[in-house]
Amino acid sequence: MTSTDTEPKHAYHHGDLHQCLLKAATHIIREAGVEGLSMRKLADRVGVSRTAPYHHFRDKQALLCELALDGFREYSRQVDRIVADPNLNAEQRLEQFVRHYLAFALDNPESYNLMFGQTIWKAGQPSEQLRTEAYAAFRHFVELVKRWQIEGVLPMECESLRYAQVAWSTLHGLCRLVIDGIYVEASSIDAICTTVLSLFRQQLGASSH
Amino acid sequence: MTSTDTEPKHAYHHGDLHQCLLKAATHIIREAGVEGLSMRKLADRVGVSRTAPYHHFRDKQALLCELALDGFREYSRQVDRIVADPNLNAEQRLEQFVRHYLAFALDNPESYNLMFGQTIWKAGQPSEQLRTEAYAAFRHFVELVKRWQIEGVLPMECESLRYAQVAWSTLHGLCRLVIDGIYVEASSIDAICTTVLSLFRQQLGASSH
DNA sequence: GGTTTTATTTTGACGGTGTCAAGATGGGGT
DNA sequence: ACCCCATCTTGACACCGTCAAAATAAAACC
Repeated sequence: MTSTDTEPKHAYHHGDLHQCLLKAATHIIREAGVEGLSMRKLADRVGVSRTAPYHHFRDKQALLCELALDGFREYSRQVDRIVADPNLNAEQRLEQFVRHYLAFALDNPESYNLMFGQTIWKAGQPSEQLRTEAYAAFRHFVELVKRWQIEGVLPMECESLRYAQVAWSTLHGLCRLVIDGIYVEASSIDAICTTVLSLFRQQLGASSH
Repeated sequence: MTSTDTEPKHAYHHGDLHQCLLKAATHIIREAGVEGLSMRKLADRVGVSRTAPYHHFRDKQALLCELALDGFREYSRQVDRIVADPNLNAEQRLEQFVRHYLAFALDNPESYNLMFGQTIWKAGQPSEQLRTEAYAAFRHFVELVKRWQIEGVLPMECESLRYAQVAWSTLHGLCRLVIDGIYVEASSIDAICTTVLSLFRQQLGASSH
């Protein structure tokens, strides 16, 4: 409505502070982790007063929710790229999904924390939008599982939803262990992914007499 | 040396503040979660000044480490009870382990968070003692896996360590998803455990032609 | 028993946090 | 030119973790 040219929205005093804050927050988190992000430092970084951000985000949680939302959008984009790749067969798509899930989490651990960590989900409740996006990501995974079952690369005997819950648990748990530095070193994730895939496809005990 | 009677240790002004602080901290966490625990409130609760705890714990992290240590000790006790139970065969022990792992995490989510969460492992580094205890718990699990493999309830084809890493990932991820309220509801964990066990034992695709 | 040493605790302070209430500011619509 | 209202700032409050130095009390020694 009020836009003059390429400006996406209102540009009163600053010029789309909202987006600018999100961008700065991303930078700070990339440099110092989520723990290193404070509303005051964020405001400082952008060059506004400490409480200016509160006119664009109800509170810190709301800001983090939007960052998590960005994470989910990037995640979806990456998954879509794999699913839509015509050069891959079912088995390869499954493998690529597993390896990319790990890679995504390990490449952007802070983003992954926001998307699936307690910071947002446990204490403060996630925004409706975030909840929707996150649930959509899982539903999409259930659909993928269903397709993989039909295509014969995952066992048919298990209900897709159940299987998806268990498989996601495995992937999520592995990411958490690696990111947090418990029990699993980052150097062995490639080999572990292979084992995970064998487990998923039920091909571990194939040679039993 | 200096003990007079049943007093476990020095009882200068207060009488073993160290232990008293740990106890109070446990209570606070049980009531308000780890986020609800502050050194100042803790001191208040016990009736000492704000900085008194700092003569018994280097900092807040050190206190949390000891709490996590308590958690590991309780965990080990529960696992030992299952492993030592003479009424259970190998298969039952495996099932009991899985179900008790979940139950332990869901019954004491705050303790589980301390034991395996980022609070201690990511940012602040865990105490040497905690690292040792945590690693011992995992090594014990690897031994259990090895035994289950020999006893024929887990597939032999996978190296015990690898298998243990993947299996622990599944259990840990499932706990995280349930505790944090993402994707998996607490009401369905019984059924999910069953699926997890089938997956672990590679009995999902048993009926393939 | 009196004195010194040592362990324990307190008071005060510093810099940091999230966020609320009230006032200043300045561009857009009339 | 005016007013309105979105935007931003200033000030304040209640927390937080933790350090330095002083105060206190118990233990150890002569």
